[in-house]
Amino acid sequence: MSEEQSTAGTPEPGDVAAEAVADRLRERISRGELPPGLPLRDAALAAELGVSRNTLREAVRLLVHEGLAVHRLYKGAAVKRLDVGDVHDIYAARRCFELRAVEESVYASEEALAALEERISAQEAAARAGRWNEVSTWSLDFHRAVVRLLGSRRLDRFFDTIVAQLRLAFAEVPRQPEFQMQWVPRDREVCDLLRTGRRAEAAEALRRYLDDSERAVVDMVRAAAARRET
Amino acid sequence: MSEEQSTAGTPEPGDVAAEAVADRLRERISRGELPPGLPLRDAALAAELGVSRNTLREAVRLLVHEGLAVHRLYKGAAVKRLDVGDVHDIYAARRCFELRAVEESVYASEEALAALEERISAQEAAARAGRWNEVSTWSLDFHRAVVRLLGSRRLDRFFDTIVAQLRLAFAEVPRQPEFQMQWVPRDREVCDLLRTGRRAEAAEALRRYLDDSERAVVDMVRAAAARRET
DNA sequence: ACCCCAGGATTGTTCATCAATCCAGAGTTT
DNA sequence: AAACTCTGGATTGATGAACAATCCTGGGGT
Repeated sequence: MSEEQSTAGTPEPGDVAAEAVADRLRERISRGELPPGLPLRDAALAAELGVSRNTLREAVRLLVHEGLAVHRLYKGAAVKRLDVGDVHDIYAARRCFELRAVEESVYASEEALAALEERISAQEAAARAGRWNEVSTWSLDFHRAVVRLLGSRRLDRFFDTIVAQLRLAFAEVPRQPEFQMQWVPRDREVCDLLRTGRRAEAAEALRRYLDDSERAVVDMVRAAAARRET
Repeated sequence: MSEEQSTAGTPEPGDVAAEAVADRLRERISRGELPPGLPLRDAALAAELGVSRNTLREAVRLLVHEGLAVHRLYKGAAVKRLDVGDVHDIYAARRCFELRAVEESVYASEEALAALEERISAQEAAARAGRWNEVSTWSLDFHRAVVRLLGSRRLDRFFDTIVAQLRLAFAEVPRQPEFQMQWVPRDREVCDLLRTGRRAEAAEALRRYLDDSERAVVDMVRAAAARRET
């Protein structure tokens, strides 16, 4: 009855309500609009999104399945809060995907490589313009394009869930432009090595990138936990 | 009306109905009890499993999310039927996981390697005893143990969904003991090379295994499609 | 300060209902 | 007889209301 669901007016032909709702919630979580730890009260959310409680609960269950929310019996769901173990786990998965993709990039098509360059250019442009959240989005998009070199839809979709979970770490700390800044040339380096066919060097650069990035994200998670203590 | 739901009496403390139902359906699909292509009519299934239509629909949506079922608007869900493209996709993912796991096995713990041997022994024992479906189960379990070397829960869970999808191919063709037979020594070879630390050779053996296995599964899918034509 | 517990709030699940869509089969046309 | 159309039942997609189980907060008693 609320007039809110006008936004829901994306008919998404062939799509069903629960998945459309899941998409919208996923989007909000990724933006940090629904921060980690926030309880997802179904009555309230259902009203807000203009769907029934049943439909909303289906959507939330999908998010739990994807690792974006956690669920405890009779306590409901809440946006997932990453711990250090999760970060290690996530980066183990990233190494598996991305390093393999780089090593196997011999079979990569010309368009696939062009897609890499495109994302790096966009990232650099956003950095020059000072649009920092766009920077991290393009960076993650670059890494998705890397994984796409492997040529498996299933891997791509799984990597999407990994990326979404990674964003949970960013959602807990205040935005720091100079922090985003440092990764731009690192992505560029990997991209150039890849495009010139120097696979071993690209893999090595990417490995260093992932190691450093993992440390940074662990620090973010620790900082968020410390902040929560106080 | 049926007294069937007595089987549902696994309270699974802390678990919720939808996920318990999803587990049971997943199990049935993997056994081939619900063969590929079978429509999942919610009213009927809900009655059979002793849950409400709503709960069943949530469970089915999870299966769709996992790739075990497909969904078309106003036509409901049906058990997924693999095509050749799916098989290639699945094996691309397997190569990514398993080959990387073998290459990184330097960091593997002693127990993890012991787990490999355990599964191969069980597989061989089952083969000698002529329990053929057990053979394929132990084989897949061996490959799961390989992936576990990477040390990422998330990867393990994703690989589980890949394995479940792979079983869809087996569910469509009649059981052929001599077919299962041929893979036993191949798994053994990979296991021994791994345990003696010859990683490069293990990777090569595994690569050949995956290539041959992929061809075999593609043939199975093609045969199933041909059989359906007639 | 500590314990107890009552009752409201939230969750988990079911049920009944309704519109939209599909589908098989009866009837019609050629 | 083959092709076409239409209709009534079945199924799906989604909703809202119900109810038991559990949680949680805050008041009362010690």
